Amino acid sequence: MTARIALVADPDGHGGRLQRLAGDGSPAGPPEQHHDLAAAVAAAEAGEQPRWVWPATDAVYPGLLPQRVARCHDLALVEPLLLGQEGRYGHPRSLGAAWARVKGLPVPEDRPDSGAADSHDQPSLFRPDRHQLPPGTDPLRAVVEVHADQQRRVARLEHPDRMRLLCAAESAGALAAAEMAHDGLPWRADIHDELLTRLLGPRPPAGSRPRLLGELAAEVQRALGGRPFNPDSHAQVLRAFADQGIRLPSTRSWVLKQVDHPAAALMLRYKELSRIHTAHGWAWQENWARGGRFRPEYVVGGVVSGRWASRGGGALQIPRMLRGAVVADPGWSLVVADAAQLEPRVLAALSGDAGLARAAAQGDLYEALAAIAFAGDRARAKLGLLGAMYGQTSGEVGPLLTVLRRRFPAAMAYVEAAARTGEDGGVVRSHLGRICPPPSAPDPAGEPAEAEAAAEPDGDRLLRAARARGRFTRNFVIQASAAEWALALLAALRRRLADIGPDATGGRPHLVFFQHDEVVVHVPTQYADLAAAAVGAAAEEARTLVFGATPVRMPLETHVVDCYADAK
DNA sequence: ATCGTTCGCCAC
DNA sequence: AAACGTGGCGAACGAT
Repeated sequence: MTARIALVADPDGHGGRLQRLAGDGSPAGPPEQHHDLAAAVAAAEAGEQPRWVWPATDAVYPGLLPQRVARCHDLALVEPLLLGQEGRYGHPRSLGAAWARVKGLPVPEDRPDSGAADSHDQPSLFRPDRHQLPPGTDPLRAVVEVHADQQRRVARLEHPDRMRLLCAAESAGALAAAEMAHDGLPWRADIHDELLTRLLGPRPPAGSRPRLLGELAAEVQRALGGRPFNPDSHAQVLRAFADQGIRLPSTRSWVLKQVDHPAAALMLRYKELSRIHTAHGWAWQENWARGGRFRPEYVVGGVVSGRWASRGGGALQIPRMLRGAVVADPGWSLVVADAAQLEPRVLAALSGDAGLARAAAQGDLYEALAAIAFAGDRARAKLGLLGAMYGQTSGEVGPLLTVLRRRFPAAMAYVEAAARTGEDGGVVRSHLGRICPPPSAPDPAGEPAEAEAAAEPDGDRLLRAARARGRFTRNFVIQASAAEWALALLAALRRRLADIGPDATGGRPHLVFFQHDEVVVHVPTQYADLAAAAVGAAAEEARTLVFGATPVRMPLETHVVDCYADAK
């Protein structure tokens, strides 16, 4: 078993304390004070490569980088997983909160920025304890005891091995997230600028509208009678169309697409370009992509399903139109790999449906599905299966579901059972044991707008809410289990990449992007094929680790490219 | 002025 | 005419 070492960083400076742990989590030695924590960590990494047990990766690890560690146990990420299993979803997760629960003390609420690195704008004596521990509590002792408590709680679960895997994967994800934030995604400002200039016109003074955008706005106004209005204002756009006798329910693009008037197409183009300008234009570049790297902050476990969220810069929404700016450094390449039809494959593995598994044993699941049940019509096969996973009922999906129910009864029963559990107010869990939020949790999913709800009879509102909840739980079991596979892939890949290189200049492949079912590795070109092979091996490892023996394949589409835009 | 909400688009 | 799941984000706009 991998050795474990508890670690806390000193609030200021570079020091910290370590303590070796026995297999049951009890101390296996005295606390050790180190003045150079990164050096102490480096020494252990050069040798036994322990699993570091620490309060929160996003608080500790950035201070250690560029020194990397192989594995960790992130107490603040594991705690919510266990709380969910214990019917205490959403309870505070900080070290101090976990300690308080162990000791029977009042439990402190999480701070909004808990986990994030402390600002050093005031002396440590006057800052509240960053771990939320009571005054005078030894944080190292708290780490040791909370960790031992978590180990005991894992052992009590129905599937402790699955939860151990989930905790390890979640923690490894936190390491990868911190490393990616540290390294950044290669971003060529000059190419970004060219793309923007071609689409919008030359860069305008800050705060004013680019030339082509302004011209487009003027064209829309002319097409709608010539009266000036702000195309960014929904209300004014609706009024301008109404003045031409066109009453629109909203300014959504799918609405505009069905309007037979020249102004509609212009408006659509304006909205498209305006979004590029406001969300990913020059201001974005200055804020987020300086020095040739885009440095977003990933929020591990930030989505209830276990997917990552991001904070700042919209890391998980880089428009396809701008991916040409993501270019490998000279002498380097990008390995871009994304899972093909991950979620239906996960459904096949989860449900054990023989027919769907047969389709998922193929390279193109939808093609195989179409051959089995839809007379070769791939589009309808895809539509139907996506509808089944998202809970869609409207439109042409209904008859497709009937076919799916007949041909893939186990798969359909699986998602429909999850939906029923949700509609009845229950909770569902992912394959490894992540629990979905209970209906009473703050920020409930799918609640209709207040005004709308108020105008609706209670019965209808409750029914609508129950159905929304059913769609949520139906999708949760798949999305959350898919996220587990992706996390396991990320962890395995990260470990495999560490064995490649370095080249003559010390360059090694490293992860630079992760988005739900897709990874990007930046790699010295001489190692690109090795890195690509590592991605494939990691995917296979993840499949076996998470789902065990299953005929379902989870293949990746892998491309070695210079530029992200060339990967699809 | 500042804050919170709504709309609507981006990604998967 | 969006009852298809998860999010982030920015402009407009109304409330304070």
